Amino acid sequence: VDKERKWERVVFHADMDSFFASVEVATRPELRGKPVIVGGRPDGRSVVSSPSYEARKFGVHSAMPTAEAKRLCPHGIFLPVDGKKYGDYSKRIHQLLIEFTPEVEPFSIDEAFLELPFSWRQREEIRQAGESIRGTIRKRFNLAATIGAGPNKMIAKLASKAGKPDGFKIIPPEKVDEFLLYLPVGKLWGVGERTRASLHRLGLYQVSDIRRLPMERLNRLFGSWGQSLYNMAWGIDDSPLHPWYEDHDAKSVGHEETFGKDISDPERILAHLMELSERVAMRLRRKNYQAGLITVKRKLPSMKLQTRAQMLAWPTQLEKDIFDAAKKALCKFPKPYQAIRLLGVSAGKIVTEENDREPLLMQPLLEGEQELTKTMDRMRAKYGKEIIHRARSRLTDPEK
DNA sequence: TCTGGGGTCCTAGGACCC
DNA sequence: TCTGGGGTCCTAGGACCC
Repeated sequence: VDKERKWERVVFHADMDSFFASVEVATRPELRGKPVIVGGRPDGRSVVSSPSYEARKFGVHSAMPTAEAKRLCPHGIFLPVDGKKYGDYSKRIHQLLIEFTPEVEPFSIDEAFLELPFSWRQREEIRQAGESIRGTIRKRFNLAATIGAGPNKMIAKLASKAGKPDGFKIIPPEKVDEFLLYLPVGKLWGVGERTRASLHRLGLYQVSDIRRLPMERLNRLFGSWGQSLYNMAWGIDDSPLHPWYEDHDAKSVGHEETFGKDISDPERILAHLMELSERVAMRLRRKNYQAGLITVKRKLPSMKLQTRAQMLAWPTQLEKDIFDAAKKALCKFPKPYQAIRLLGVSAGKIVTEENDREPLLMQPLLEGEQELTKTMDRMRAKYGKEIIHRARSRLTDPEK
């Protein structure tokens, strides 16, 4: 029989199972078997980041408001998000994957793609490689990972989703069609709620329905997205692996904060703006990035999101410059100091080299800020991040 | 006391230039 | 003597992902 659609590439997608919750269980064994819910406070304006599988049984899922999770699972163990801890685990897990093959693309805090050497194409080699990776992750970190294997990244990612939890699913080239045809369109990469709804309106519910449409029709309906839909429906994905050693720079760096209660006092809004500017600036300096554009985001009590941007005279990594630009951007909003539930500051147009810092607008560079910032950074390195702040940022909370 | 925080990419409309 | 056209950049908003 002709099963000769051969493996041309072997791609793995490794995806940690309820990563944040599992890390908490791994560091606190008494939590094992309990409904752990990592996210914001259950009494605050927040959502679930990562529920353990025990919590999922109650209907809790990520992105659900924590207040709702509390109703569904009143005895759940609610833990705050410990980003640093998960980041450390993530780095060590990515390191471990690199021990298997250098062709690793860290894709998110809890996911990575791997491309196996071309010679490893036998069914048994693929199976052993996957089980070996899963076993090592379990042994070294006491964490469960699911691996999906396929002839390209898209199929590997769909396979890991289908294999969850704690599984290993291989979709060989000759099984791709069988796997894709009855897949609901909403499972495809990049098809969220809105796109799924428009696909449904067109009578397209499963991948096989998309296949019935010619590429031109999809292009007309969805623009450049149509091409991706067409390719995904037919299992086509030529996107290469972007290995870790070709590390790429971020395009933007931002922070945002949702307040426990809406705020409208101008002094407090500016204080939060300064605090967010400080945090953005510190991260820029740690990576030695310079930003040329500052964007301020706010969310009104109605949940409406708005953004305003301000170009900088020169790319900068100084909080004074970032705050000044953020304040200018803020003042572009209608009623800049009306009540808001969220405020965010983001730095974009990032450059990395000193010699890219050509003037963007005509404006004098502030003397003294460089020296002041260096001194503040030295103090923070010696005594900790909280040792010194801009006075303005201390007014965020009347208590402070 | 429903609806986070960190990102990326795409698009439509307007400004601006030649 | 009604109001070109093409290209590019910027802005704001929105969809999506984990």
